[in-house]
Amino acid sequence: MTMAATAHRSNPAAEPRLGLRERKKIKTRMAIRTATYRLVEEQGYDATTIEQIADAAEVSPSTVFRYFPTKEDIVVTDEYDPLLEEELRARPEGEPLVESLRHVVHRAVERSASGEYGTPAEMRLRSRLMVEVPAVRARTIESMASTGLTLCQVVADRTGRDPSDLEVRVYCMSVVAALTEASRYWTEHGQRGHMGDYVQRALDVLEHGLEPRNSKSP
Amino acid sequence: MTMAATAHRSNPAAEPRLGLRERKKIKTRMAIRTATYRLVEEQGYDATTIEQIADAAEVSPSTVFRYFPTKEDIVVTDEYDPLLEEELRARPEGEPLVESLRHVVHRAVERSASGEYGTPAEMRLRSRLMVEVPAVRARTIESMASTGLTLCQVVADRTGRDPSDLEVRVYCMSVVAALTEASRYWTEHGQRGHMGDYVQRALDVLEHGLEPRNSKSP
DNA sequence: CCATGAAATGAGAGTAACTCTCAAAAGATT
DNA sequence: AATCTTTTGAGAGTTACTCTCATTTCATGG
Repeated sequence: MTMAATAHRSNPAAEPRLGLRERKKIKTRMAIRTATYRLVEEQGYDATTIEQIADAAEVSPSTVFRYFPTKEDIVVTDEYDPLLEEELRARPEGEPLVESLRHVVHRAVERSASGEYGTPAEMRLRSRLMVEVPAVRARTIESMASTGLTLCQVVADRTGRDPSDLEVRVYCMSVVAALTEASRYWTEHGQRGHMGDYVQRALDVLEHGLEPRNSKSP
Repeated sequence: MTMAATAHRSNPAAEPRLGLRERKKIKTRMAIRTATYRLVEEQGYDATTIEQIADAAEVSPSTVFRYFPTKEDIVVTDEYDPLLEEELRARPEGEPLVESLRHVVHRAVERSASGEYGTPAEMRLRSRLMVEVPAVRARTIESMASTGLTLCQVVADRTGRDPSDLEVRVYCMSVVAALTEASRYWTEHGQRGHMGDYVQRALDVLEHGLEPRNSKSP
């Protein structure tokens, strides 16, 4: 919302658009996240307390909770749904839905891998936590559901249906489930190979169902 | 697992198969659940504490936690995955997967509506909580994911694939997502009509995708 | 540059969901 | 009836999270 991404591209003096306050908030947010990733890497998720995180980020526990409603959110939260929506809407009118999804998701995966959203190590840890820690996993799925609702909007506009239509909802949620499963699969297999490939295969299943073809594994 | 269902059908003396201990455990479990449903109905989920539940069920808080690992589990937990698996496997060999699912899910919905798993009022409350209370919702999805894994086994056997195959996983998880969404839709619309109908429509979407047909809503 | 207002922070007290431990109670067994 | 095993209750402890209020820190208009 506050377009944090623009901040780190500017030379120090040229863009004092954001007041000191806003800049500090962004810094604090990052400090909390960074501290969390470091501590969790060292000690594990459950063993890391909010107090430790607060100490490491040099803020008070109160402040941690002001920035993130729950401990899980420190790891899970992202704010890229608007971006996804924007890119989806930018796809050509006539293009089949699945095709659009392929493109958009492909780009999202690329950006994620390129370190735009955090260091690669952090992203990997994040993925692992989303699979391994029940609380984080649960929060992730909630977050994905909200992404699904965003998707509903776009799909509804495209197909001329109502966004609250059962069919639209089911379709979008199955898309989200497919993507989630692809990511999970990738993580469960040591995060080897490109996640994008798994995503494409997942979308294949959505498109064509489960064809009883070859019976091989990864 | 302990086939609780058989207990209440037997006349008192004829089937003392289960020792007093087992019978008591079943009773305690039910007492906790019943108390929870009653209190939650009256006060809401968040306002109901474990202590209150323990009091109402006439056990200690410790005992509540022994029976249910989390508060959400009191509401969410069921043990019908094995039943689902069994019924799925009982379907004829050649039958298309989606068709089998239709039958099995249809029967499950019927049984659920007939009060076999709890009073109708309890079932309705349960559904509402699974939609409305974030924590319960999250736990529900986790539980659905484990149902998805069960489904994977069956699907894998049917299609001659590996149960950990990405395609199988994606397919099963999208099935589960579709069913979840149908249930959610039903609840969000005041639980009017038969949930079975929504489920069938959800499976239609899985089978045929989102056809840009009519643009009407419920 | 300072005074005033607004927003962010920190400190502290409080709640409730869990966890662990240990001793007492109750059912099972011989 | 005596012993062994399982279940239970009591209590203390941890931690995520909430609320309140005083203090600090930034923004702003004069």
